[in-house]
Amino acid sequence: MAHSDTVDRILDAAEALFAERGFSETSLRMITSKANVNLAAVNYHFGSKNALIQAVFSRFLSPFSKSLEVELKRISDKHGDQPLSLEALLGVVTTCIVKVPSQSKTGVSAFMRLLGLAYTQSQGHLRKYLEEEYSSAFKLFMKHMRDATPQLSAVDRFWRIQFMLGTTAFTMSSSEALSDILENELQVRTSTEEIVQRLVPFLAAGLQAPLPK
Amino acid sequence: MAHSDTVDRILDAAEALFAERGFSETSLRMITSKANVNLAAVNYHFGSKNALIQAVFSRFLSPFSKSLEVELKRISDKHGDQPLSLEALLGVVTTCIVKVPSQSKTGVSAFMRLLGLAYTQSQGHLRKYLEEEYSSAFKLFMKHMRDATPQLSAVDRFWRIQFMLGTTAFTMSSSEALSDILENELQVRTSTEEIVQRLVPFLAAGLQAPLPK
DNA sequence: AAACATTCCAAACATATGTTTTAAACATAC
DNA sequence: GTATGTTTAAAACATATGTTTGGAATGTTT
Repeated sequence: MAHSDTVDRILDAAEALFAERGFSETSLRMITSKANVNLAAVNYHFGSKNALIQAVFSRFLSPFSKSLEVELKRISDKHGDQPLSLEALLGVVTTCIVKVPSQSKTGVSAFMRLLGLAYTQSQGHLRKYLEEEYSSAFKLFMKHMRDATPQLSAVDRFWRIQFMLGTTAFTMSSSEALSDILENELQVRTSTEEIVQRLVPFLAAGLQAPLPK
Repeated sequence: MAHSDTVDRILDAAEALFAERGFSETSLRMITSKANVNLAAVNYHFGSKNALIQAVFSRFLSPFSKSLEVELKRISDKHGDQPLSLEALLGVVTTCIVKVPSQSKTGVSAFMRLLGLAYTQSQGHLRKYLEEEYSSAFKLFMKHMRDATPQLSAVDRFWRIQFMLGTTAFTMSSSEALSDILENELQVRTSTEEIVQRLVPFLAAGLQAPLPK
Protein backbone atom coordinates (compact mmCIF):
# COMPACT_ATOMS: atom_id res chain seq x y z
CA MET A 1 0.00 0.00 0.00
CA ALA A 2 1.22 3.47 -0.76
CA HIS A 3 -0.35 4.80 2.42
CA SER A 4 -0.12 2.08 4.96
CA ASP A 5 -2.45 2.04 7.86
CA THR A 6 0.60 2.50 10.04
CA VAL A 7 1.31 5.96 8.67
CA ASP A 8 -2.17 7.18 9.57
CA ARG A 9 -2.11 5.59 12.98
CA ILE A 10 1.16 7.35 13.71
CA LEU A 11 -0.20 10.67 12.46
CA ASP A 12 -3.35 10.33 14.55
CA ALA A 13 -1.46 9.49 17.70
CA ALA A 14 1.15 12.18 17.13
CA GLU A 15 -1.46 14.82 16.44
CA ALA A 16 -3.35 14.05 19.61
CA LEU A 17 -0.25 13.90 21.78
CA PHE A 18 1.36 17.00 20.32
CA ALA A 19 -1.82 18.98 20.83
CA GLU A 20 -2.07 17.70 24.36
CA ARG A 21 1.51 18.06 25.54
CA GLY A 22 3.60 20.00 23.04
CA PHE A 23 6.39 18.78 20.81
CA SER A 24 9.42 18.39 23.03
CA GLU A 25 7.31 16.90 25.76
CA THR A 26 6.05 14.14 23.50
CA SER A 27 8.47 11.30 22.83
CA LEU A 28 8.41 8.95 19.89
CA ARG A 29 7.85 6.10 22.29
CA MET A 30 4.65 7.69 23.57
CA ILE A 31 3.48 8.13 20.01
CA THR A 32 4.30 4.65 18.81
CA SER A 33 2.85 2.94 21.83
CA LYS A 34 -0.37 4.93 21.53
CA ALA A 35 -0.47 4.06 17.83
CA ASN A 36 0.37 0.41 18.52
CA VAL A 37 3.24 0.38 16.08
CA ASN A 38 6.91 -0.32 16.39
CA LEU A 39 9.19 2.47 17.51
CA ALA A 40 11.28 2.30 14.35
CA ALA A 41 8.21 2.89 12.20
CA VAL A 42 8.39 6.64 12.69
CA ASN A 43 11.90 6.94 11.38
CA TYR A 44 11.14 4.45 8.65
CA HIS A 45 8.09 6.25 7.33
CA PHE A 46 8.93 9.86 8.10
CA GLY A 47 12.69 9.96 8.50
CA SER A 48 12.84 11.92 11.73
CA LYS A 49 10.75 13.36 14.51
CA ASN A 50 10.91 16.83 12.98
CA ALA A 51 9.63 15.48 9.70
CA LEU A 52 6.78 13.84 11.58
CA ILE A 53 5.87 17.16 13.17
CA GLN A 54 5.77 18.77 9.75
CA ALA A 55 3.67 15.92 8.37
CA VAL A 56 1.15 16.36 11.16
CA PHE A 57 0.86 20.02 10.21
CA SER A 58 0.53 19.57 6.52
CA ARG A 59 -2.19 16.99 6.96
CA PHE A 60 -4.57 19.59 8.33
CA LEU A 61 -2.98 22.80 7.09
CA SER A 62 -2.98 21.90 3.41
CA PRO A 63 -6.72 21.38 3.13
CA PHE A 64 -7.25 24.48 5.22
CA SER A 65 -5.09 26.79 3.14
CA LYS A 66 -6.56 25.31 -0.02
CA SER A 67 -10.06 25.91 1.19
CA LEU A 68 -9.17 29.40 2.37
CA GLU A 69 -7.75 30.41 -0.99
CA VAL A 70 -10.73 29.03 -2.86
CA GLU A 71 -13.22 30.62 -0.51
CA LEU A 72 -11.51 34.02 -0.60
CA LYS A 73 -11.37 34.05 -4.37
CA ARG A 74 -14.97 32.94 -4.65
CA ILE A 75 -16.30 35.63 -2.35
CA SER A 76 -14.17 38.43 -3.74
CA ASP A 77 -15.26 37.48 -7.27
CA LYS A 78 -18.86 37.67 -6.19
CA HIS A 79 -18.29 41.12 -4.71
CA GLY A 80 -16.55 42.48 -7.80
CA ASP A 81 -14.05 45.20 -6.88
CA GLN A 82 -16.00 45.94 -3.71
CA PRO A 83 -13.56 45.03 -0.92
CA LEU A 84 -14.67 42.50 1.67
CA SER A 85 -15.75 43.91 4.98
CA LEU A 86 -13.63 43.00 7.97
CA GLU A 87 -16.42 40.91 9.44
CA ALA A 88 -16.87 39.03 6.19
CA LEU A 89 -13.16 38.40 5.94
CA LEU A 90 -12.88 37.05 9.45
CA GLY A 91 -16.04 35.08 8.82
CA VAL A 92 -14.45 33.34 5.85
CA VAL A 93 -11.43 32.38 7.88
CA THR A 94 -13.40 30.96 10.77
CA THR A 95 -15.70 29.10 8.41
CA CYS A 96 -12.73 27.42 6.81
CA ILE A 97 -11.25 26.63 10.17
CA VAL A 98 -14.40 25.03 11.46
CA LYS A 99 -15.10 23.22 8.21
CA VAL A 100 -11.79 21.59 7.44
CA PRO A 101 -11.06 19.47 10.49
CA SER A 102 -14.39 17.70 10.30
CA GLN A 103 -13.24 16.28 6.99
CA SER A 104 -10.28 14.69 8.70
CA LYS A 105 -10.51 13.11 12.12
CA THR A 106 -9.07 16.13 13.90
CA GLY A 107 -11.26 18.14 16.17
CA VAL A 108 -11.26 21.90 15.78
CA SER A 109 -9.74 22.16 19.19
CA ALA A 110 -6.67 20.07 18.40
CA PHE A 111 -6.38 21.91 15.10
CA MET A 112 -6.25 25.29 16.79
CA ARG A 113 -4.06 24.19 19.60
CA LEU A 114 -1.49 22.95 17.14
CA LEU A 115 -1.61 26.28 15.34
CA GLY A 116 -1.01 28.02 18.62
CA LEU A 117 1.89 25.77 19.45
CA ALA A 118 3.44 26.40 16.06
CA TYR A 119 3.46 30.08 16.87
CA THR A 120 4.53 29.81 20.46
CA GLN A 121 6.74 26.78 20.81
CA SER A 122 8.99 28.20 18.15
CA GLN A 123 10.64 25.23 16.59
CA GLY A 124 12.92 26.74 13.98
CA HIS A 125 12.33 24.03 11.41
CA LEU A 126 8.57 24.27 11.72
CA ARG A 127 8.39 28.02 11.25
CA LYS A 128 10.55 27.77 8.18
CA TYR A 129 8.50 24.93 6.77
CA LEU A 130 5.20 26.69 7.32
CA GLU A 131 6.45 29.89 5.75
CA GLU A 132 7.61 28.12 2.63
CA GLU A 133 4.53 25.97 2.33
CA TYR A 134 1.72 28.38 3.06
CA SER A 135 2.98 31.84 2.20
CA SER A 136 0.65 32.15 -0.78
CA ALA A 137 -2.52 31.68 1.28
CA PHE A 138 -1.14 34.00 3.94
CA LYS A 139 -0.33 36.73 1.46
CA LEU A 140 -3.76 36.53 -0.07
CA PHE A 141 -5.31 36.91 3.34
CA MET A 142 -3.09 39.91 4.06
CA LYS A 143 -4.13 41.59 0.82
CA HIS A 144 -7.78 41.35 1.80
CA MET A 145 -6.84 42.53 5.24
CA ARG A 146 -5.35 45.68 3.74
CA ASP A 147 -8.47 46.34 1.72
CA ALA A 148 -10.71 45.77 4.73
CA THR A 149 -8.93 48.28 6.96
CA PRO A 150 -8.20 51.27 4.72
CA GLN A 151 -8.38 53.69 7.63
CA LEU A 152 -5.22 52.23 9.17
CA SER A 153 -1.72 53.26 8.30
CA ALA A 154 0.67 50.49 7.35
CA VAL A 155 2.29 50.61 10.77
CA ASP A 156 -0.98 50.63 12.65
CA ARG A 157 -2.27 47.79 10.55
CA PHE A 158 0.87 45.77 11.10
CA TRP A 159 0.61 45.96 14.85
CA ARG A 160 -3.09 45.32 15.01
CA ILE A 161 -2.80 42.28 12.82
CA GLN A 162 -0.10 41.00 15.12
CA PHE A 163 -2.37 41.62 18.09
CA MET A 164 -5.07 39.69 16.34
CA LEU A 165 -2.91 36.73 15.41
CA GLY A 166 -1.45 36.73 18.90
CA THR A 167 -4.83 36.65 20.55
CA THR A 168 -5.97 33.82 18.36
CA ALA A 169 -2.85 31.71 18.67
CA PHE A 170 -2.62 32.22 22.37
CA THR A 171 -6.24 31.62 23.20
CA MET A 172 -6.41 28.53 21.11
CA SER A 173 -3.21 27.09 22.40
CA SER A 174 -4.57 27.18 25.90
CA SER A 175 -8.25 26.86 25.12
CA GLU A 176 -8.68 23.57 26.87
CA ALA A 177 -7.02 24.70 30.08
CA LEU A 178 -9.12 27.85 30.02
CA SER A 179 -12.31 25.91 29.45
CA ASP A 180 -11.46 23.77 32.43
CA ILE A 181 -10.89 26.78 34.64
CA LEU A 182 -14.16 28.35 33.60
CA GLU A 183 -16.07 25.13 34.13
CA ASN A 184 -14.59 24.88 37.57
CA GLU A 185 -15.60 28.43 38.42
CA LEU A 186 -18.95 28.86 36.77
CA GLN A 187 -20.03 25.35 35.77
CA VAL A 188 -20.22 26.37 32.13
CA ARG A 189 -18.64 24.39 29.35
CA THR A 190 -17.45 26.25 26.25
CA SER A 191 -16.89 24.46 22.97
CA THR A 192 -14.12 25.48 20.64
CA GLU A 193 -16.67 26.67 18.10
CA GLU A 194 -18.15 28.95 20.69
CA ILE A 195 -14.74 30.31 21.61
CA VAL A 196 -14.15 31.20 17.98
CA GLN A 197 -17.53 32.92 17.86
CA ARG A 198 -16.63 34.94 20.89
CA LEU A 199 -13.24 35.77 19.50
CA VAL A 200 -14.38 37.34 16.24
CA PRO A 201 -16.23 40.38 17.63
CA PHE A 202 -13.40 41.00 20.04
CA LEU A 203 -10.89 41.03 17.22
CA ALA A 204 -13.04 43.06 14.85
CA ALA A 205 -13.58 45.72 17.50
CA GLY A 206 -9.92 45.81 18.38
CA LEU A 207 -8.85 46.15 14.77
CA GLN A 208 -11.24 49.04 14.25
CA ALA A 209 -10.58 50.77 17.54
CA PRO A 210 -10.11 54.55 17.35
CA LEU A 211 -6.48 55.42 16.93
CA PRO A 212 -4.52 56.92 19.82
CA LYS A 213 -2.79 60.20 19.14
CA MET B 1 27.06 35.03 52.06
CA ALA B 2 23.38 34.40 52.47
CA HIS B 3 22.71 35.21 48.83
CA SER B 4 25.78 34.16 47.00
CA ASP B 5 26.61 35.67 43.70
CA THR B 6 26.15 32.22 42.24
CA VAL B 7 22.45 32.16 42.95
CA ASP B 8 21.87 35.39 41.08
CA ARG B 9 24.03 34.39 38.18
CA ILE B 10 22.02 31.19 37.82
CA LEU B 11 18.76 33.09 37.99
CA ASP B 12 19.92 35.60 35.38
CA ALA B 13 21.07 32.91 32.98
CA ALA B 14 17.99 30.77 33.52
CA GLU B 15 15.66 33.70 33.02
CA ALA B 16 17.28 34.67 29.74
CA LEU B 17 17.41 31.13 28.41
CA PHE B 18 13.89 30.19 29.49
CA ALA B 19 12.53 33.32 27.85
CA GLU B 20 14.45 32.58 24.72
CA ARG B 21 13.85 28.85 24.33
CA GLY B 22 11.23 27.61 26.75
CA PHE B 23 11.59 25.32 29.73
CA SER B 24 11.99 21.83 28.38
CA GLU B 25 14.27 23.08 25.65
CA THR B 26 16.66 24.62 28.15
CA SER B 27 18.97 22.22 29.94
CA LEU B 28 20.68 22.78 33.25
CA ARG B 29 24.00 22.52 31.47
CA MET B 30 23.13 25.42 29.20
CA ILE B 31 22.17 27.46 32.20
CA THR B 32 25.21 26.68 34.30
CA SER B 33 27.65 27.21 31.48
CA LYS B 34 26.07 30.55 30.61
CA ALA B 35 26.21 31.50 34.26
CA ASN B 36 29.77 30.22 34.63
CA VAL B 37 28.94 28.05 37.59
CA ASN B 38 29.17 24.36 38.24
CA LEU B 39 26.41 22.08 37.13
CA ALA B 40 25.72 20.80 40.61
CA ALA B 41 25.14 24.33 41.87
CA VAL B 42 21.58 24.34 40.58
CA ASN B 43 20.55 21.28 42.50
CA TYR B 44 22.47 22.46 45.52
CA HIS B 45 20.90 25.91 45.68
CA PHE B 46 17.44 25.20 44.31
CA GLY B 47 16.94 21.48 44.75
CA SER B 48 15.60 20.73 41.30
CA LYS B 49 15.02 22.21 37.90
CA ASN B 50 11.34 22.74 38.63
CA ALA B 51 12.21 24.67 41.75
CA LEU B 52 14.56 26.81 39.70
CA ILE B 53 11.78 27.61 37.26
CA GLN B 54 9.58 28.70 40.14
CA ALA B 55 12.38 30.81 41.58
CA VAL B 56 12.84 32.59 38.29
CA PHE B 57 9.17 33.46 38.29
CA SER B 58 8.92 34.67 41.82
CA ARG B 59 11.91 36.95 41.37
CA PHE B 60 10.05 39.15 38.93
CA LEU B 61 6.46 38.28 39.74
CA SER B 62 6.60 39.13 43.41
CA PRO B 63 7.60 42.78 42.94
CA PHE B 64 5.10 43.08 40.13
CA SER B 65 2.15 41.71 42.05
CA LYS B 66 3.15 43.77 45.07
CA SER B 67 3.31 46.93 43.03
CA LEU B 68 0.03 46.12 41.31
CA GLU B 69 -1.81 45.61 44.57
CA VAL B 70 -0.44 48.85 46.03
CA GLU B 71 -1.20 50.83 42.92
CA LEU B 72 -4.73 49.47 42.58
CA LYS B 73 -5.55 50.20 46.20
CA ARG B 74 -4.09 53.68 45.95
CA ILE B 75 -6.08 54.63 42.89
CA SER B 76 -9.34 53.09 44.01
CA ASP B 77 -9.04 54.87 47.35
CA LYS B 78 -8.60 58.13 45.53
CA HIS B 79 -11.71 57.47 43.46
CA GLY B 80 -13.91 56.56 46.42
CA ASP B 81 -16.66 54.07 45.49
CA GLN B 82 -16.55 55.30 41.89
CA PRO B 83 -15.36 52.28 39.92
CA LEU B 84 -12.24 52.67 37.85
CA SER B 85 -12.77 53.09 34.15
CA LEU B 86 -11.46 50.34 31.94
CA GLU B 87 -8.84 52.64 30.48
CA ALA B 88 -7.63 53.66 33.92
CA LEU B 89 -7.46 50.06 35.04
CA LEU B 90 -5.45 48.97 32.03
CA GLY B 91 -3.27 52.01 32.54
CA VAL B 92 -2.39 50.92 36.05
CA VAL B 93 -1.44 47.46 34.92
CA THR B 94 0.75 48.64 32.07
CA THR B 95 2.43 51.16 34.32
CA CYS B 96 3.34 48.41 36.77
CA ILE B 97 4.51 46.14 34.01
CA VAL B 98 6.78 48.76 32.54
CA LYS B 99 8.00 49.93 35.92
CA VAL B 100 8.92 46.71 37.67
CA PRO B 101 11.38 45.02 35.34
CA SER B 102 13.54 48.11 35.14
CA GLN B 103 14.16 47.67 38.84
CA SER B 104 15.59 44.25 38.24
CA LYS B 105 17.77 43.42 35.31
CA THR B 106 14.95 41.87 33.35
CA GLY B 107 13.72 43.61 30.25
CA VAL B 108 9.99 44.05 29.78
CA SER B 109 10.12 41.74 26.84
CA ALA B 110 11.63 38.80 28.75
CA PHE B 111 9.21 39.51 31.58
CA MET B 112 6.24 39.20 29.28
CA ARG B 113 7.56 36.26 27.37
CA LEU B 114 7.99 34.30 30.57
CA LEU B 115 4.44 35.09 31.51
CA GLY B 116 3.35 33.85 28.14
CA LEU B 117 5.28 30.64 28.53
CA ALA B 118 3.80 30.07 31.95
CA TYR B 119 0.41 30.20 30.33
CA THR B 120 1.16 28.15 27.28
CA GLN B 121 3.83 25.65 28.15
CA SER B 122 1.62 24.57 30.97
CA GLN B 123 3.93 22.86 33.37
CA GLY B 124 1.63 21.50 36.00
CA HIS B 125 3.85 22.46 38.88
CA LEU B 126 4.21 26.04 37.68
CA ARG B 127 0.53 26.69 37.26
CA LYS B 128 -0.13 25.38 40.73
CA TYR B 129 2.64 27.45 42.20
CA LEU B 130 1.54 30.66 40.51
CA GLU B 131 -2.04 30.16 41.53
CA GLU B 132 -1.12 29.69 45.16
CA GLU B 133 1.36 32.52 45.23
CA TYR B 134 -0.36 35.30 43.35
CA SER B 135 -4.06 34.62 43.62
CA SER B 136 -4.59 37.65 45.81
CA ALA B 137 -3.26 40.18 43.32
CA PHE B 138 -5.07 38.43 40.49
CA LYS B 139 -8.36 38.40 42.37
CA LEU B 140 -8.04 42.10 43.15
CA PHE B 141 -7.45 42.86 39.50
CA MET B 142 -10.44 40.74 38.53
CA LYS B 143 -12.65 42.57 40.99
CA HIS B 144 -11.81 45.89 39.37
CA MET B 145 -12.28 44.28 36.01
CA ARG B 146 -15.79 43.26 36.98
CA ASP B 147 -16.61 46.78 38.07
CA ALA B 148 -15.20 48.26 34.89
CA THR B 149 -17.24 46.04 32.58
CA PRO B 150 -20.69 45.81 34.15
CA GLN B 151 -22.36 45.22 30.79
CA LEU B 152 -20.70 41.81 30.41
CA SER B 153 -21.98 38.53 31.78
CA ALA B 154 -19.56 36.51 33.85
CA VAL B 155 -18.88 34.11 31.00
CA ASP B 156 -18.41 36.86 28.44
CA ARG B 157 -16.11 38.69 30.77
CA PHE B 158 -14.06 35.60 31.47
CA TRP B 159 -13.36 34.98 27.83
CA ARG B 160 -12.65 38.56 26.93
CA ILE B 161 -10.19 38.85 29.77
CA GLN B 162 -8.49 35.72 28.51
CA PHE B 163 -8.34 37.24 25.04
CA MET B 164 -6.82 40.34 26.52
CA LEU B 165 -4.20 38.48 28.53
CA GLY B 166 -3.42 36.36 25.51
CA THR B 167 -2.89 39.33 23.25
CA THR B 168 -0.66 41.03 25.74
CA ALA B 169 1.47 38.06 26.63
CA PHE B 170 1.87 37.02 23.07
CA THR B 171 2.65 40.43 21.65
CA MET B 172 5.15 41.23 24.32
CA SER B 173 6.77 37.84 24.15
CA SER B 174 7.55 38.32 20.50
CA SER B 175 7.80 42.09 20.48
CA GLU B 176 11.43 42.10 19.59
CA ALA B 177 11.03 39.79 16.61
CA LEU B 178 8.01 41.74 15.45
CA SER B 179 9.81 45.06 15.73
CA ASP B 180 12.57 43.66 13.60
CA ILE B 181 10.16 42.49 10.92
CA LEU B 182 8.43 45.84 10.82
CA GLU B 183 11.70 47.73 10.64
CA ASN B 184 12.73 45.54 7.78
CA GLU B 185 9.51 46.17 5.90
CA LEU B 186 8.74 49.78 6.62
CA GLN B 187 11.89 51.24 8.13
CA VAL B 188 10.07 52.13 11.32
CA ARG B 189 11.30 51.27 14.79
CA THR B 190 8.79 50.69 17.59
CA SER B 191 9.75 50.88 21.24
CA THR B 192 8.21 48.63 23.85
CA GLU B 193 6.45 51.59 25.43
CA GLU B 194 4.92 52.47 22.09
CA ILE B 195 3.74 48.92 21.59
CA VAL B 196 1.99 49.08 24.93
CA GLN B 197 0.38 52.36 23.90
CA ARG B 198 -0.88 50.75 20.74
CA LEU B 199 -2.09 47.71 22.63
CA VAL B 200 -4.30 49.47 25.15
CA PRO B 201 -6.88 50.92 22.71
CA PHE B 202 -7.01 47.59 20.89
CA LEU B 203 -7.76 45.77 24.12
CA ALA B 204 -10.20 48.34 25.42
CA ALA B 205 -12.17 48.22 22.19
CA GLY B 206 -12.16 44.43 22.15
CA LEU B 207 -13.36 44.21 25.74
CA GLN B 208 -16.20 46.58 25.04
CA ALA B 209 -17.18 45.17 21.68
CA PRO B 210 -20.90 44.66 21.09
CA LEU B 211 -21.97 41.18 22.12
CA PRO B 212 -22.86 38.56 19.52
CA LYS B 213 -26.20 36.87 19.92
C1' DA C 1 7.79 -20.89 -7.51
C1' DA C 2 11.47 -17.75 -7.32
C1' DA C 3 13.12 -13.13 -7.04
C1' DC C 4 12.46 -8.81 -5.53
C1' DA C 5 10.82 -5.00 -2.83
C1' DT C 6 8.54 -3.26 1.01
C1' DT C 7 7.20 -3.18 5.70
C1' DC C 8 7.79 -4.54 10.37
C1' DC C 9 10.22 -5.78 14.56
C1' DA C 10 13.47 -6.42 18.55
C1' DA C 11 17.55 -4.94 19.96
C1' DA C 12 21.38 -1.99 20.14
C1' DC C 13 23.52 2.67 19.87
C1' DA C 14 24.92 7.17 20.91
C1' DT C 15 23.82 10.99 23.23
C1' DA C 16 21.62 14.30 26.39
C1' DT C 17 19.40 14.99 30.49
C1' DG C 18 18.39 15.69 35.75
C1' DT C 19 20.37 14.24 39.78
C1' DT C 20 23.78 12.37 43.21
C1' DT C 21 28.14 11.49 45.03
C1' DT C 22 32.80 12.32 46.51
C1' DA C 23 36.29 15.19 47.75
C1' DA C 24 38.47 19.57 47.91
C1' DA C 25 38.37 24.65 48.95
C1' DC C 26 36.55 28.12 51.74
C1' DA C 27 34.68 30.73 55.44
C1' DT C 28 33.36 31.33 60.17
C1' DA C 29 33.16 30.36 65.11
C1' DC C 30 35.19 28.50 69.10
C1' DG D 1 44.52 26.49 64.97
C1' DT D 2 41.24 23.37 64.84
C1' DA D 3 36.48 22.22 64.04
C1' DT D 4 32.25 22.89 61.73
C1' DG D 5 29.23 24.11 58.35
C1' DT D 6 28.94 25.94 53.59
C1' DT D 7 30.07 26.34 48.77
C1' DT D 8 32.43 24.72 44.61
C1' DA D 9 34.35 21.21 41.58
C1' DA D 10 34.63 17.01 38.76
C1' DA D 11 33.01 12.82 37.91
C1' DA D 12 29.71 9.24 37.95
C1' DC D 13 24.86 7.58 37.75
C1' DA D 14 20.52 6.34 36.08
C1' DT D 15 17.42 7.19 32.81
C1' DA D 16 15.11 8.88 28.62
C1' DT D 17 15.54 10.20 24.08
C1' DG D 18 16.08 10.07 18.76
C1' DT D 19 18.10 7.18 15.59
C1' DT D 20 20.15 3.05 13.31
C1' DT D 21 20.71 -1.80 12.33
C1' DG D 22 20.20 -6.57 10.69
C1' DG D 23 17.06 -9.69 9.82
C1' DA D 24 12.32 -11.68 9.76
C1' DA D 25 7.78 -11.32 7.83
C1' DT D 26 4.86 -9.88 4.27
C1' DG D 27 3.45 -8.48 -0.14
C1' DT D 28 4.31 -7.91 -5.24
C1' DT D 29 6.20 -9.05 -9.62
C1' DT D 30 8.16 -12.04 -12.90
